[in-house]
Amino acid sequence: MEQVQIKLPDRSVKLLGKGATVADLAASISMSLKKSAVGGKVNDVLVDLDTPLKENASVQIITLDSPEGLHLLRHSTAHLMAQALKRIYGADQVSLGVGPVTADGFYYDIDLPVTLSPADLPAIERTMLQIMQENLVIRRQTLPRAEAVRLFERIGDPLKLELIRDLPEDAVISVYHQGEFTDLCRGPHLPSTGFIKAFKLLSVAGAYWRGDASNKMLQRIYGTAFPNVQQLEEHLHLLEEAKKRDHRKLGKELELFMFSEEAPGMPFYLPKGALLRSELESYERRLQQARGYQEVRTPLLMNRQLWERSGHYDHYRDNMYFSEVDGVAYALKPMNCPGHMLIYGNKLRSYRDLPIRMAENGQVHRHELSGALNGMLRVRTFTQDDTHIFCRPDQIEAEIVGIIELIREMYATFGFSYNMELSTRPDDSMGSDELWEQAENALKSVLESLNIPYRLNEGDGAFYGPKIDFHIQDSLKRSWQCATIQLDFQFPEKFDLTYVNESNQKLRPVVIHRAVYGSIDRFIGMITEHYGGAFPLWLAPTQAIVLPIAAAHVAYAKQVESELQAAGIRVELDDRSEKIGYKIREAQLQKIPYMLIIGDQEMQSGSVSVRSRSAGDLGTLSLASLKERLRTEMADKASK
RNA sequence: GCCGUCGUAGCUCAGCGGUAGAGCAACGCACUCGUAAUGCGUAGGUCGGAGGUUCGAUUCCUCUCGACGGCACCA
Repeated sequence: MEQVQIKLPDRSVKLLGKGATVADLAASISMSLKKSAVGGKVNDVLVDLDTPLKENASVQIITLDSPEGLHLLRHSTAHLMAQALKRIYGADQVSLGVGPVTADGFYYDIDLPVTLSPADLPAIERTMLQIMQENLVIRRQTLPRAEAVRLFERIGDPLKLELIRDLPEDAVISVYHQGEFTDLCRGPHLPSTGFIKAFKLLSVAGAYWRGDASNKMLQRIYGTAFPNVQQLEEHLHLLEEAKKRDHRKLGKELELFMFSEEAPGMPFYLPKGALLRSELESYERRLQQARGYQEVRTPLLMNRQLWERSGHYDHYRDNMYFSEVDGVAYALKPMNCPGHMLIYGNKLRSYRDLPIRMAENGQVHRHELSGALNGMLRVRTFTQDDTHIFCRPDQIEAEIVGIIELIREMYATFGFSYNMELSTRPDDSMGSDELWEQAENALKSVLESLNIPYRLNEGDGAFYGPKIDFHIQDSLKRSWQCATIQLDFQFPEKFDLTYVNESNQKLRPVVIHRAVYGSIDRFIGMITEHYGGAFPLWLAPTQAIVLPIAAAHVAYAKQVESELQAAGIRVELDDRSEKIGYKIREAQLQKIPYMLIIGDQEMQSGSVSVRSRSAGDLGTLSLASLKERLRTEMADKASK
């Protein structure tokens, strides 16, 4: 019999009869592998376990505990759910869209006359469980296009027919069968439904067919699956933990900010949130002063003509707020740039003045769709730490390098890791091809000269220029776009900005837009979740709280409070007649970094007993050494 | 904007055709206390808003506002 050579990941080679399957290969390696194998990877392509090995190849056996195995598991669980839906609601009622695997689960988009609610999920899960126990064999079948069309016409699934119609002419069309259920699918899948051990349906949502808002809205069911119940429980626990860190919940509990029906999507800062925010602002302000930035301030409301001139009216109108006063049309600024252009144009500029680094923490208004709003992370008014650098073309690189260094320093303070993306010209943009190419090349060359790895985001730039974005990974491993560096040759043209060079010629400056926090409001939402509300000392709205044990200690406690206040520490006093355990509990829940407990001993020795929110009882410190400790910790922002 | 879910005391939630209830917080009193909840008492709500059905609506229906989960959007 003819044989094939199979190379295994450990570089050993197995000889198998031609036509032996991946399962046979697993069995030839070991009994345990035979049992745990769920699929294979042939020359790096994921395949079913019963795939025959027809020629020499390198093959890896896939088990459930690998990322590929998990992928198979979730993919098959999506099918399991689809089958359950057809059983419950009738095969002719359920039309299946797509059912892919996501980062931590799966979903299936379906068209169904009845609307599903979360209350329906347990019943679907029960039917899934049943099919799982039936341990139906999952079988792949490839078939010619015409036959596939006939099959899904018979099944009566218009969505699948549409998918088939759009497959390339030469595509191999495959379907998977399990029991009475058949689904169009590229695969691969688990050998049988019995391999599924632990799954959970999480939510239902609407989703446009093929992601296009002009298409019908389908119902999407999200779920997840794991190799075993324990891992599933862990994952569900993680979701619970993430909920506890939700900035909307923490913002309420810690009294940082609030929202009101009177201004949807527009945050109100409570005293503690305002403090946090001003700490963030002054931190950046200090760094910028050291780098030659100048702070300015521009109006929120400006004549509509300005926005027509800047191009915002053409390109950004749908997101802007308008107003009319005395028959004059005004617009609330959605960006700070035009205001800064006016300031630049306010006087004659010499080449000696450049670069001019014009900074403003400018509040902008953007009308976001109601469904897009999300706490502080997506709002309708926010403040950008916005800077426009006006420079000569030969200064571009150095300026961008300077900005990248600033961003790196600031992000290191928060312990964020990030990756960078370069976004190029979008469809709806202004300016000539030459200028765009020049701008895109300039950004590319800086990234390359600094040896920075980046992802290319074609067509995702601003309408006036390409940009480099920084995407932060927070402690929950979610990604946020914050810092941005945008190169712009358009606004200088639009606003006829010039500088005079050494030979008395008027030349165009280049504008670099940049933000580090991006939206300060969003940044606050992010760090609230990143720190779980336990802000480092320099950011903590209340840094220390004085807790007298009994009424007799209140006078001394007040003295401690005012001394710390005088030393520039944000301190509170809890002089209610409550037990010390109660006061500590409250302070702990408010995540106040230091609790200063005062009783007879402390009063006599002129000291405080220090309790840290994270490390517990730190013992007794003199007031002087406490102040020193706090000062040191505040100065070293990066520490906890 | 679209699909779905939800809006009841400051907060977290129960009630769901016969005009509202708990815990915590608040306030008062007592306790004067040593590292995550002392006890007792008091007060607090046009049940998001507007219509409608009904003898009667917090409860059912319609519209509307807002929030949440997604989709689409994200200059």
